[in-house]
Amino acid sequence: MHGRGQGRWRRQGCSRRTARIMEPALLLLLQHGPAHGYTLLEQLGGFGLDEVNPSVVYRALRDMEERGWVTSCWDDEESQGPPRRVYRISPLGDEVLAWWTQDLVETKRMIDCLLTAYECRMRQDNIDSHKER
Amino acid sequence: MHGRGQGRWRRQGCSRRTARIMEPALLLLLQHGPAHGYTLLEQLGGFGLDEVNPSVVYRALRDMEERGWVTSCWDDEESQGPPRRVYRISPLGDEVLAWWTQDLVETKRMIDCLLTAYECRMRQDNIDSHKER
DNA sequence: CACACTATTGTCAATTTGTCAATAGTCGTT
DNA sequence: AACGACTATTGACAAATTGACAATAGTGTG
Repeated sequence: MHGRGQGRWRRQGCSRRTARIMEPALLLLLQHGPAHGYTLLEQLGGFGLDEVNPSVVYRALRDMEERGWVTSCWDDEESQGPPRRVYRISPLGDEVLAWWTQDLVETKRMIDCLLTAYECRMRQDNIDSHKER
Repeated sequence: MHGRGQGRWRRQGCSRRTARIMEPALLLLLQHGPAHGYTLLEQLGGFGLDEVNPSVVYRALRDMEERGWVTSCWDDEESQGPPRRVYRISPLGDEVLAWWTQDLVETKRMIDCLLTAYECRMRQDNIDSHKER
């Protein structure tokens, strides 16, 4: 039994959706201006990405830096807590965001395609069950 | 360097999107009527899911069967090739599809949220660069 | 100094994915 | 009847990805 799946779609739920959305969301937030990881973490909620594990966000930021989408340096100004890293979007990051936006448009198109087909099916089923009586 | 990412968004591209779309797409296709894996594989292209590896589709079908979303049995009628498995959607599968549809609506909302913010930013940038002159 | 809060990093098992090969039946050709 | 082309499905594995939790570290409060 199990070994794969078994309630996966309930427990994990939106993991893959998150992955697909979080990085463009971070880039978009950074396009608004430089920011700390912690701030970004909080702002993600605005895109419906609440309850993301901090590790996941920080890891994403570091990965994006490795890929050259963002740059970072330690913040000079001190504030309550340890030194904070400031992230900035790079020109490459701008490009990636533009590309990614297109990708999201494409994804949206696919979803619309599915939803339309589903609603169409439901309507048909209603008509059919009406005829049966 | 690398170890993670490094061109990931180019090479793999839409893997996570695929995962998020393929299973509901399969369920939807099966709601239309029983079908063979091979047929479904071809029909997925209609939802923009061309170039999905056959293994991936067959594996998804088997997983869905394990979870009870679909049932399968060998086809009686012979056709050019080895015996084929016929998949049928189960009542549970109907429910899952309904739930998943809601999930897709939610995903779409998040994407819209992002795209709106992005377009808004682009418009603003245009205005700004216009003022500069 | 103990504690709560802000911030960031490191690690690891478990899951998921893509890929490639293996199996297997049918049909047409040589 | 051996061969290759096409239809179908399955198996197995390395690599990538994820979530969860612990570790580190500075600052302010009582």
